[in-house]
Amino acid sequence: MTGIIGVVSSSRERILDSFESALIRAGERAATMDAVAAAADVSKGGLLYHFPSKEALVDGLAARLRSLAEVDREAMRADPEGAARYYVRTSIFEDSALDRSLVSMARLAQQGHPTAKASLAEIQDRWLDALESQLGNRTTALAVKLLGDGLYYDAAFFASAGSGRTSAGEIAALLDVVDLIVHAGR
Amino acid sequence: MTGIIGVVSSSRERILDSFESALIRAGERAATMDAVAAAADVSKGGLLYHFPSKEALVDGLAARLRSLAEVDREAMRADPEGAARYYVRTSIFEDSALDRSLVSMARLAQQGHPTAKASLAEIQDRWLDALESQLGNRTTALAVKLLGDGLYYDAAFFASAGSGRTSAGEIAALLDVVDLIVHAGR
DNA sequence: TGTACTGTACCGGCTGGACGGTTTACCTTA
DNA sequence: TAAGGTAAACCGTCCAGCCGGTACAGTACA
Repeated sequence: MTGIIGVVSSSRERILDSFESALIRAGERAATMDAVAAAADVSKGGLLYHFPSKEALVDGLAARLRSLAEVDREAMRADPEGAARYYVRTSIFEDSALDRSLVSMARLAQQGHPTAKASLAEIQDRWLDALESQLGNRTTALAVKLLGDGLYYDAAFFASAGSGRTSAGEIAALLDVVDLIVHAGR
Repeated sequence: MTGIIGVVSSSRERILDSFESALIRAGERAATMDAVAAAADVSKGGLLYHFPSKEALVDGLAARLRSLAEVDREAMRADPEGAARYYVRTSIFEDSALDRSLVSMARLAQQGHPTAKASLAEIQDRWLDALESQLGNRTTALAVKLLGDGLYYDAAFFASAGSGRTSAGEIAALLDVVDLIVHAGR
């Protein structure tokens, strides 16, 4: 099956998407090879053709995450409102491609998966460096990053548990706090 | 076996401790009934005597966490440096009893465990309320809490991955930022 | 005697992975 | 242009092993 009318998404990408979905919705334990294959509308053999092992699946996700994070850092650098506001603003889980990859990887890291841990640690460091280089202050960069991280993790944890946890109004108010921190750090 | 020289800890508590350790060190998947029993130096039958199912084990952990969190909130209210500083200061993962219970529960929540999710959500809300009631400002409370949460989650994720991630000096600097936020919010 | 276990044996269900086959797309060659 | 060939992409099934949980007979101690 190479697609009916144009190859919208390759099997490989669809498998990765399904892997992410399973991880996000129900955690690592539910993201079994069978479940991923079924969700991607591919047989188990087909899945194993593209990713010969579960570790390969994680590697595939790590590669995808790395490239998405790189794009995001570039967008952060170029954002007219500044990197700090950008980071916090985009720390609300919005189900973007990056969000999904990031949360998926976090789920794996929580299970002690070494590849996932290393992948996340690397990305976190680069984000902090990017913030620091624009804000010109390590502490300010750290404070902004932690604030965004708190927001992000809370959302990732409690997605579909408590209702919408952080409202738009609260975010706007938080961005004022960010301005305050950034201003003071200059 | 009721202890060799004095019953320092009951089997029940030791089982809960082992459950936490397994969750923290290697994630939910590694925290099997067999592994927990072995680590607690109790037979599987003995474990099932105290906790008839894995769900019961989670319930036991939730109860422990609830009481530890309550004690902590009281300490936060009474802290001479104020609740905000207290919250951020104690957000560095230090392997305290509360830290261990909290991270354990977070691991379970990440796997989509409903009891764990509900337990954490409740505790988070209470912490935020406690901060708000002392700081007198929802946004300030939220900003402080998110900053602490970011710190906490980063530590919980990358414990034993990157070296010591946040230094004492950085924490001191962050506490200045906290003062800034709290002051501005008044 | 009851409480708090130990130890062993067992079971159904699920998991990652191996493996042998099959379909599909495209490329040669006459 | 029809026949033949090849390799990538995929299917479906089987298996060893692990997991949570059951069952139960025995034991140490207060």
